[in-house]
Amino acid sequence: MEYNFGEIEQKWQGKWNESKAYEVSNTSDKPKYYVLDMFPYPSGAGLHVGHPLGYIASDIFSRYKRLKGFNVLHPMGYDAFGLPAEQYAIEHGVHPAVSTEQNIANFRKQLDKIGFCYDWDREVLTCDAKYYKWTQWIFLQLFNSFFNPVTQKATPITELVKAFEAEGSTQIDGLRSAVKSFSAEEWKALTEKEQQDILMEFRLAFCGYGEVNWCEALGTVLANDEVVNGVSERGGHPVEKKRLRQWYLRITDYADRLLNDLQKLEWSDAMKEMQTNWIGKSTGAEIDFVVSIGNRESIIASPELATPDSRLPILKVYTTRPDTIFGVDFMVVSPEHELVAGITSAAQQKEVEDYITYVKSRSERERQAEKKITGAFTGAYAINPFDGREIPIWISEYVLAGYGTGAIMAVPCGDERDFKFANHFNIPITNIIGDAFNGTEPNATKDAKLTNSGFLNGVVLRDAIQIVVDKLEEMGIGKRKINYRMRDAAFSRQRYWGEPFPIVWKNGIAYPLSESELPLELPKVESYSPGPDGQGPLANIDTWVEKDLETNTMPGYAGSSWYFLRYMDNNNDTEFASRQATDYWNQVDLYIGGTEHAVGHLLYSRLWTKVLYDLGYLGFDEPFKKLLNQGMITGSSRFVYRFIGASSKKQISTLNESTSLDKPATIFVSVNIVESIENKKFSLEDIENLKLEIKDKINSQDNYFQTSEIRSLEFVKSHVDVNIVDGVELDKEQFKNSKAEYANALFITEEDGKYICGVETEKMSKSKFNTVNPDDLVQKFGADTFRMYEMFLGPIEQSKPWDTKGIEGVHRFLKKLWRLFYDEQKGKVWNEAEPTADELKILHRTIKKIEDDTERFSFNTAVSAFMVCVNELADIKCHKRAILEPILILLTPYAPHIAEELWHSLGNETYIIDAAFPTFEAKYVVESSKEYPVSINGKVRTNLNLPLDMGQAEVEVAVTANEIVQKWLEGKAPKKIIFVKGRMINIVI
RNA sequence: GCCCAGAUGGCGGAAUUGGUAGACGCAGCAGACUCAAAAUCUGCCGUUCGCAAGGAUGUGCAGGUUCGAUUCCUGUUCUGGGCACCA
Repeated sequence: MEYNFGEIEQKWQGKWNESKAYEVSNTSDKPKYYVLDMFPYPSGAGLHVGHPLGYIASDIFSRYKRLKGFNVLHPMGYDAFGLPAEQYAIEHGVHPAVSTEQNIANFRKQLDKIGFCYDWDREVLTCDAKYYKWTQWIFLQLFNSFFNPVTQKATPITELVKAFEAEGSTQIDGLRSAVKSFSAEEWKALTEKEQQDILMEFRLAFCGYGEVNWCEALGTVLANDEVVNGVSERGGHPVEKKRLRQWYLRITDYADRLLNDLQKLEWSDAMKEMQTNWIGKSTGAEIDFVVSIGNRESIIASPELATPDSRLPILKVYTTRPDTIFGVDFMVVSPEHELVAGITSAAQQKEVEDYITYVKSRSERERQAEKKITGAFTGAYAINPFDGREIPIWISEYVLAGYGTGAIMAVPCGDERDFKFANHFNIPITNIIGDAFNGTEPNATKDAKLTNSGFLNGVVLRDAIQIVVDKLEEMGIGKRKINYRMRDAAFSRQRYWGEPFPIVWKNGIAYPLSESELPLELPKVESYSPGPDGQGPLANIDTWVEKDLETNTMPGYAGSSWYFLRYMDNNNDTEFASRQATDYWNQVDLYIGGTEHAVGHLLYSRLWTKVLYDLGYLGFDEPFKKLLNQGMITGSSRFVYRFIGASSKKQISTLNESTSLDKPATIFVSVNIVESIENKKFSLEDIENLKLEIKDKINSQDNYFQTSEIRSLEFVKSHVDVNIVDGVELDKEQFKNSKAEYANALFITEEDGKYICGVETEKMSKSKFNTVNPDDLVQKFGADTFRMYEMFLGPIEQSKPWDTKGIEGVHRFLKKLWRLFYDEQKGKVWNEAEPTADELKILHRTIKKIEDDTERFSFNTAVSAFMVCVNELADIKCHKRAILEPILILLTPYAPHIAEELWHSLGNETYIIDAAFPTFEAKYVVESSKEYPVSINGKVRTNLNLPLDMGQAEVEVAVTANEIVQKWLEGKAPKKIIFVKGRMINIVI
């Protein structure tokens, strides 16, 4: 009887499914455990081998916890709203709901083959109206709440209205620059629109204006991903910034809680650090500088820019280093800053305008990543309030409008970027830190003593911070300020395939729908194209617009911000989930997913959970207790290099012009040759020979064109399907058959005639032709082999390139395990004999190792421990049930099908998943002696077997008596003998 | 540019707390079984010097701490992920 994995896996998957072996109840005597995967976006490309990595890990842990006696919730669903489905709809006219459904069916088929223990009755689908009814409901909670500055909690906005009616604005004075103080009477006298505008400043979901990537030619807003070098990825049309009405979530109000509560979480330090940096809390000061000159006419023309007394504009900067105020040599203002037009002098007008035009075409990312120093002088000066010095005001792309006040004071002697800027534009540098600044590189120290700093001379920088801020506050031109790098989260998209907002607009006021009107269903549309003026496709629907409904839809992360709650009670029609269910399951105990969600999804989910907690709908305020980040399985891409350097071409006269004109030569050059040219390793002669070779090849391609001259050796690199490359060697025949345009390809190969491809490690993606489909592997080796191999690849948290080659080894292991139970000739070989001490030692060592490794998510070493165990049992020909049966239970999380099959072969009637995890007993593995490594000066020279209970004195005697040690000692006495019990011995000579 | 992570044989990786570097697997080499193949089994397998015994060297690179460093510290290079409308 041989290991027929195909039959076994199909049989048990069927039985588990029929008998609902993985159904989970919301009531149980057992302790609960919630294991969650980051649910997938069901893309049209299907599952690739990267997806299951985390799912297998979570499946192993779920099964392990169940064997350990827990009631385990392990659900799965789909993040089904998103841009790709909409894009597909625009291109192919297929409704996103249809393509999404097909993709989900495909995903499910693929997932099922791997044998996961999901409770599919709890499946959630974010694009299902039954689900997004509650997404809309939560949005209404956000809309109808504000962050109470006293309690630091989300509170119904009606409370704020009551406060305004009773005492005016006292509770919120100073919180929003757009809201001036008012009394209760003044509040009551305001129109409804004026009142609602004020309330909008406090709602947790609010409407405002923001800049987007606007592509006029496509008539749509583009994601940063879709913009490449300032033009649209599709079509290469110009993209510029456009101001649009947008919904936002007021996540900045929660910044402190999101930051502080990180310490409650069992997340990696790296992950916490990324969130901390994203929130970017800094303490510093806002300082007002008077602007002295510039375009005076324009200042007079816009008097609101000027302070009443000076009639001059004020430049407000944010700095974390007010102590360096005497070292300010210039100001940098973001090019879109409101002051720029007003302060620019006539002489600088053109330069500034040109610079702003340049910046408009640049993405935020490009602006920050730019190495080249760019900027323009406005012609205006700010006045240093302490010494009256005139400070030139510049604009530069690296200062972003959205952070701080959009203006910084630059101190070149203490800041790298300021220093480079000053050098580039020849701005004189003031040294305020004495010897700590050597003139060639800036020094950001806080420990030096100030010089050239007026009343601060001799004060240590660190101490000067308080002094300066106190003084600024006293003078009324500055104040302490806590700043966050994080901005409020943009929460609307001008798209079709997302949740509609339950909002009606009347006279410029947003009115929420009532709960009874939910779900507000996404209407059918004729076309998925954008609406007029940058509005979404919903603006094209007359019936929608007539009702004054909001035409934006929610972003992808709306549905994914709370899905983990819905799994707990997914069929509830009256609540998003009952309090009884959320109280029982509580936090997700283990959340497994990629680091790519470090700041987006994980931060939004934390926010939503906190708001629901504040409003009393949940009993916990952090969603994910423990987070495990699986590394990305990267694809190993292969490249071919096509020659494009033939500049002069001569048509073969017999060919029809129109067919031959644009057809380039299809000559591919092997990577080593391309690299030799690029690294200038080729001699002139080599290059001439290569040119001749290429010319000959081109002229031999009789269907194309001939050339008389090769001017330059240039190549275009393109992806080639990894499946037609053996290692790095291209299968030339398969390559020619892969695309019509390659049919006549010719190759410049290495000396041995092989065409070698370039190799790069990248994210796995269909467009890079580097995906590997799990179905083929499951078909060929079985789900158990596939599961164990994915785990065996390396540490779960590490990203690693996929390579199918090693899968045979894991498959051999399972076959070897099988042979402990069944022999091909003899059939059943397992027996009921009593185990020996050696056999028990192997068993209990394995129990300990598997338990420890599983607990610390070291699945790769667990797999190798199974291999070691089976190798040892095979070596001593152990076929005893007493040893093998517990090993099957250990193996269940990793290879559930083969474990179940053999478990039943041994005569068991129940599922193995309902067995109890074996208990480790230390008495079987105790050792009495140890083979100590003996080092001389840190280098191991010999081994010495000594009893484990031997102490330092006895060990020293034993060691110095050793022949090899004596040889190395050369008669000298050791200076010192270091003995670590149970570890090693080191002799220092 | 900024934030985070990683780097160990031909390859994936192991070394859990500073204590024998290379477990386990792949590939390769040699052999057994077989008419043959598959499957299976046995042995070898970092580099280098040496017939061998044995020695030297070796965890991206350069330093440092230590009796002892893949592990800790400083600097540096390269690779991967993220950077706010992909999910």
